Amino acid sequence: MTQTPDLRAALIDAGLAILEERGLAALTLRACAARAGVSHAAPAHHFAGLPGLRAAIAAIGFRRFAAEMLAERARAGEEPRARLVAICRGYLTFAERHPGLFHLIFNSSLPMADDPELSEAGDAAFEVLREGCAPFAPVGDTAMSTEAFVWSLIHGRATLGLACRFGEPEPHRPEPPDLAAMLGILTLR
Amino acid sequence: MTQTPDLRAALIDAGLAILEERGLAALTLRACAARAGVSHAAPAHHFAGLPGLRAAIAAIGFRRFAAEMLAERARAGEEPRARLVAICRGYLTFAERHPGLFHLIFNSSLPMADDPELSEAGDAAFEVLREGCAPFAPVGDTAMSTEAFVWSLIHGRATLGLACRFGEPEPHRPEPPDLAAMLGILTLR
DNA sequence: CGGGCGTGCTTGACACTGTCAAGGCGCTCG
DNA sequence: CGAGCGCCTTGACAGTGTCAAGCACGCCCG
Repeated sequence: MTQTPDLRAALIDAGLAILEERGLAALTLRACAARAGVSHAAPAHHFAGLPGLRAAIAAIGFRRFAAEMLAERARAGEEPRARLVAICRGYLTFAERHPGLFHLIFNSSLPMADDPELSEAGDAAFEVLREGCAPFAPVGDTAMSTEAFVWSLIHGRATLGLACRFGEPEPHRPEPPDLAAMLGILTLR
Repeated sequence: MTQTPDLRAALIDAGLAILEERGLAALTLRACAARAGVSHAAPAHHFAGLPGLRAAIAAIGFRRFAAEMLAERARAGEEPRARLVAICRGYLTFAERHPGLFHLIFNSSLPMADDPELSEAGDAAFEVLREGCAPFAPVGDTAMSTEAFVWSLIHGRATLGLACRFGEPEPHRPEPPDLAAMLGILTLR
């Protein structure tokens, strides 16, 4: 390649590739620069240091995350429970298939407040889950919000699934069908 | 201090202090060494590099984590639901009060398999939760285990609480009482 | 048409990290 | 008394993020 038309986008692409191939720890300013074929300090001119690069990549990650949930939902028909189950399946699928991105997004202490683009992407992803929960009544006796309940449940499942500490030694498919059981306790409004 | 009686323990203490004061990113071989008053390479002789030091500290963390849950349980009387709610309160309290340790334990890709001491400490902590779940029936229609459900729920709540992304702007106490609501759906066997 | 000048990237340096090799000190045991 | 070994130090190296300085190209304006 003779010239880089948009180095910023190229650096983000390089970062996404590194994240998929070698995980969050390998996501480095210099590694992105090398993969994009530029000098080691080039990324600093497009992002505010490493935190900025991570924030930019995380914003893309949130968009892909939301897209995964929406794609599952689109195949689920119109029934509210089937839609919510599909959304949660998308949540878990994304975490399993893109562990690097998932880690970056959720437990790498992103500067959400400082980056409007990032926080908007995060809100958009959350909105998918929220919308899926809307048809259901609050859970339990008090007025705990349904989305807080479902989000905690599914996020815990995804996180612990990545940490690989779920009872059994694993048949490599840690049984996603428990989704229906998990959400079976919800009742429509 | 004239001499270090047990440098290994001193290094772990230094690491715990750094973790509390400055978080997981500041937990460094050299920082621990400096805090313990020894040369920068001393930790490498007591632990297998940085992963080894983190594993040793994480093992202590798991023990404290279990102790926190047990302490709450001890104040809860004998009723099974009150005991489980107390255990979960201990889980959340630990995550809130020791975010550095919690991060180290759960999302820093610990080498669980390589370290018997570490994995035993982790199992012991899990056992507290498991025992608290034993009196309850599986949730939902299928045979999803109660502890997987409760663990996912409470771990997701703790993790998302740390990531500070729960709806409201926060009155600094993100309302732990929803615990009773969360667990209200469980039924005794 | 030409000169200033600013954006975008490079180069080079610095402090910091983990890791390793070599060495020294002191204790214990033969 | 001397040899050996455990524990720690010293020094070096590659890698990291970050910053200052500088180069080079293209644009604008006279």
